[in-house]
Amino acid sequence: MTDGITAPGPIRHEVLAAVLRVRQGSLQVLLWERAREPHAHRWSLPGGALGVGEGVEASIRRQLAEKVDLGQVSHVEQLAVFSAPDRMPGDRVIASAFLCLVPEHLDPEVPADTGWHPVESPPDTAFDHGAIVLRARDRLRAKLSYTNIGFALAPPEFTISALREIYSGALGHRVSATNLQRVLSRRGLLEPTGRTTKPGRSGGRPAAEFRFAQDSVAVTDAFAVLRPPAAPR
Amino acid sequence: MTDGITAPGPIRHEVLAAVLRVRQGSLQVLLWERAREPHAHRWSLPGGALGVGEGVEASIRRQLAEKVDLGQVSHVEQLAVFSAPDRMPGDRVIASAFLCLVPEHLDPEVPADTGWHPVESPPDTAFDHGAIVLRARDRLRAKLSYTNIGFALAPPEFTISALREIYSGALGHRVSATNLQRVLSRRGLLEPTGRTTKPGRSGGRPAAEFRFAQDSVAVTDAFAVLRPPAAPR
DNA sequence: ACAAAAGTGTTCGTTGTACACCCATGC
DNA sequence: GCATGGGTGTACAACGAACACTTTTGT
Repeated sequence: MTDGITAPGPIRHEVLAAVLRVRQGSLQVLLWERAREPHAHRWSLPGGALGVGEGVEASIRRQLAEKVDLGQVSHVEQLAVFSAPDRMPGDRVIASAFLCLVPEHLDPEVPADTGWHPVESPPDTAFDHGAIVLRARDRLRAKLSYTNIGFALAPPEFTISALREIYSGALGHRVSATNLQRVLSRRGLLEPTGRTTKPGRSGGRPAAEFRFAQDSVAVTDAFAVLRPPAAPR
Repeated sequence: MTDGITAPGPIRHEVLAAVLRVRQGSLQVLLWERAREPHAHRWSLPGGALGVGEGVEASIRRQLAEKVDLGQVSHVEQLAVFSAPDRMPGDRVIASAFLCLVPEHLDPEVPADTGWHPVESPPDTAFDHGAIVLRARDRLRAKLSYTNIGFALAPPEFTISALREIYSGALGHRVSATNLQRVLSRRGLLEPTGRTTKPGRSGGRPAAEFRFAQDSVAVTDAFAVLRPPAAPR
């Protein structure tokens, strides 16, 4: 059982991040072009080997800090372990994959060989990284619906139509500003800053500015069904 | 093997399973009493070292088959990676944790030093295994609400009140048979077998028998909110 | 006849969507 | 004034919870 753990071969452990952001209404992922074999010139996720005294989340945060300023990553969460024996040629490598988010207003410096690519039509990906990106995308989409995770994609302050653009890009379909407003307000996720933004040259009513009430992820709509019976009163 | 203090060797990888079932309306987890140090006499999750040519899911299935007949495990899913450097004394060990379910009608043979314990009041647990059990419990509870995962806890055929007992035990609160029926039927998860069960000695109307329409896990209630706009017709 | 258990019908509140309408600004 | 974009009000349908009521059995 847990006694007698032996690792007969050199199993290595790496951490990988699917770093997502929304720009111009489209969901993008940060990819890095491999220079060397295997899979040279294919695009892969940022990450690397796990350090000895390091937990997986600390490791991915550290490794991202070497490319993206850590403060610019607004959310980090475990996605899954990818462990197929043949997922990489050569040595056995197990990957802990993460979903990371960058807010829309930030533009972290990234090395020359890395760039942002649309999640819906990514370039040739290395190893199983394409599957990881899809998992990240699906996880984000699901969580937009029942958590406040939108805060991690949005700038600190925003108008509803700017937020609509972000949600729309992340979800991959049109979102109504009216209903987005209502849903998020009803759940108490939004609070007005009190200020408004000036309309553009084409006129229009000035838009009210909002911010997210909380800046850490929380489940806002647990148990749609089969919830505990109401307390008698 | 070398369970004592050793020089910082290679990072090892283990797989652990929180195997859950419902019995007599209470959610139970399979735990094993450690014979040796560290954490002797504390209770730990079944699992063990990852084999060389083995993916993590294959590994946990194999290791469970050594204790529980594999056919009796009705569902296996990844929970998370536990990787805190000090999660176990001695060597560095990273754990991939799984949620596994056993249906109510099966009673797999387990070794003498393992047993089923109530999730709500578990005995002293070893290492971080207590936290893993809680994660498993929460994941199960959440998924009961938006997937058909109940099939993995229920026998192949059942009455609504038997199913109510199972859901109630797993969720930890009273569930109304009326509404459970309605919710699961509306989603198309239940189909009648056509047969009924005889009432007990105290009388009562015979209960109709049902089965789950699908025996693999599927999301049945995706996107409570922010769903794509209705297709025009 | 009565109790017990199962199942159905109905009401209610809440939620989310759709859509019409009003508001504030630039030109 | 009028176009434009922002915001609110309202109608509607779907869903789930609660509960009353009916159905079918055993004693």
